[in-house]
Amino acid sequence: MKQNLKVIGEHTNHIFKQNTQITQLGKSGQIHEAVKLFSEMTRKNTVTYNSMISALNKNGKFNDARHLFDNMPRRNLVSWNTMIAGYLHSDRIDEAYRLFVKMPKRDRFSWTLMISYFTRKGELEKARELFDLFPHKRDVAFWNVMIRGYGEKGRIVEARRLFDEMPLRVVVSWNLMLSCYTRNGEMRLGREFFEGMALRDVVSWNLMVDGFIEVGDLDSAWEYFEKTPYPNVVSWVTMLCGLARSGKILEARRLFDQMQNKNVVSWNAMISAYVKDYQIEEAARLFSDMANRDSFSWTTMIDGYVHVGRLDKARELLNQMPYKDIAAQTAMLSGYIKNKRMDEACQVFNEIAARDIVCWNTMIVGYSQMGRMDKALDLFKEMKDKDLVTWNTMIIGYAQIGEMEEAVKIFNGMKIKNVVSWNSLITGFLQNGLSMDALTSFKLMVHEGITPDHSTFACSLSACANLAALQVGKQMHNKVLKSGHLNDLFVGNALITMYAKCGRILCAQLIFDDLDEVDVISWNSLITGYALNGYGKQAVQLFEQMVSKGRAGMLSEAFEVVRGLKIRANAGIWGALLAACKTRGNLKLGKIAAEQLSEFEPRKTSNFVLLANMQAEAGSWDEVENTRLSMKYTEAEKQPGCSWIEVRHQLHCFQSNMPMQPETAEVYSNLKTLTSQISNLDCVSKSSLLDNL
DNA sequence: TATGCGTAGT
Repeated sequence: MKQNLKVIGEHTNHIFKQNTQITQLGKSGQIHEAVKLFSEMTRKNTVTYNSMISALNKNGKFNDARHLFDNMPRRNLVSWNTMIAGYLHSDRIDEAYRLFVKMPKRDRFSWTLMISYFTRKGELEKARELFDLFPHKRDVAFWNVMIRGYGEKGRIVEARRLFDEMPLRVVVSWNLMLSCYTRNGEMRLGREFFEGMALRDVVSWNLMVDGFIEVGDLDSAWEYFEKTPYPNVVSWVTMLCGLARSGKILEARRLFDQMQNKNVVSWNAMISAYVKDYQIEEAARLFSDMANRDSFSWTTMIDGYVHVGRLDKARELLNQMPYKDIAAQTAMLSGYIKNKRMDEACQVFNEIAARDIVCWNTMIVGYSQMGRMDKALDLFKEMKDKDLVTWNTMIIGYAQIGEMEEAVKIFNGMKIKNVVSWNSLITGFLQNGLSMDALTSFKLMVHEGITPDHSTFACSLSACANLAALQVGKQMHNKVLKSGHLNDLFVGNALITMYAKCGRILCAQLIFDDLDEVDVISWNSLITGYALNGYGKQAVQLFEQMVSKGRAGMLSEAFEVVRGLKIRANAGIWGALLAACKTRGNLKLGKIAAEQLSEFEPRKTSNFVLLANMQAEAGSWDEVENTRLSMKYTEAEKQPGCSWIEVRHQLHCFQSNMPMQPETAEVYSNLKTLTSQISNLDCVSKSSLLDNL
């Protein structure tokens, strides 16, 4: 009898050990080893099955997990919960919920699992529904999970309402409420709440420090950090990261050196600070000094090498990494893809045991951005669980290589579409010169009840511009006004272009004037608009206005405008640029402007003088000499302004200070009449425009 | 409460 008990005890002990091993193997991504062990086990208990299900779930093998779940001899509560967790992890909410409903008994864990899943996904209404349905007394964890959910969605008011309703609050509840404020940049309210907190611990202080860092108020962060009664390692790391993020890497290092109890995270944070500052050698030094590295340390270094373009070094590290986790592998993968080294990317991709959906998508995006839709399609077909990103990427990929039929096929194959799917289709039509189809899609989209976003409007307005479809464009403008996207730069710029291309340059000007901020594209659109509508003079004036604005860097942006200008830049534009370069002392751009200008006005002395002066101010005396020489060489001299016109096959030349000719008086008189007519026209269209708005 | 990676549309 004793002997038998001993044997049973040993068996139990053995099974227990093997079960634990399965769990461990599953966690470290060694799923094949786990399966092997499982199939070799002669005695299994319910925990064995549960461990195996969990291991399969953790490695993305949800169907195998379900199969095992359906065929296991006896299921307990943990089996159900494990399977539900797997479904939730793979976003199969419906199946998870079906199991949740079907399970014979639910414990607190099952409920919290479902509720916290919904709060994490930001689907708070569903979470709230379950929360309200919970049949027993809700413990404090339920409330906390809801508050966290509201906080993460920025719904502070609802979080606060729930917080105020709570029958019992522990310090975690107080901190969660505080984090709603600090995580959403509401530091004024946060501070107020913090002052009134009934329960406070070091976490509360850390949250305040982190919150201030997040809004860029480093002084207040430092103040709270110094005031923290018993700072822990998190306090130090938070402050260290704050300093690093504001580029104060020396101060961060000083803090790091002062730390008494450094842990892995402190080291990782410091390494990450160096990596973000492109100081890869210093990061490597710290990395090699570390006693205990974790997967964060490895990933940070691998990513660091990727970002300085040393892919081979990154790969070397990945090979050395003891337990490769998905983050490190993904860093390597995206490094290869960004450098278009697809063969090596493929290799890494194949090495990843627990490939998640993003890994697949990353590969597909890589191929599609290279125009390799054949390869993208292979992966797309191979993929079991596709999400919206997968489908949308395929649409975009086909559109970019001009295969709109394929793009439409993919689009039509989608069961669920979101606004990005529609935008991708509309953009595709637009890019392939099918503006009419773009507008039709817009109508369909609205008809199907999808709310257009700023991107939809920007694209569809471009389509209107291409078609010079003023009426549709106006209707869309109206929709933009109602949608609240008017102040979006992309939409604003598209509106400017639309009105300009439809010949309503004054409307374009009004849109431009109303924008809160403008960028190069806005200027470009407006200037091009004036030029297209025959207002050359205004275009040049506007351009001068643009280069004379205060902002540093505007000068190079102005050059970008000229380069991107749909019309060929003329002497006026280059002259304005040259003058602006002189004012700002930008010799480099000045030379380019002068060079261009010499093509239009090879003999205009003032251009040469301006350039020579700039060179002199910069102390480049050799260049001054060269400019003077080339001025002589081209015999630059003051040339009178001159203009030609062809009338009935005869060329007429007008020159300023030209002696009176018989027609001259008549010409001037006609010109005066025309000018006044044009300015009257301007007034008319402006006032009728105002009436319309 | 702190550290690492990655996917779609202008």
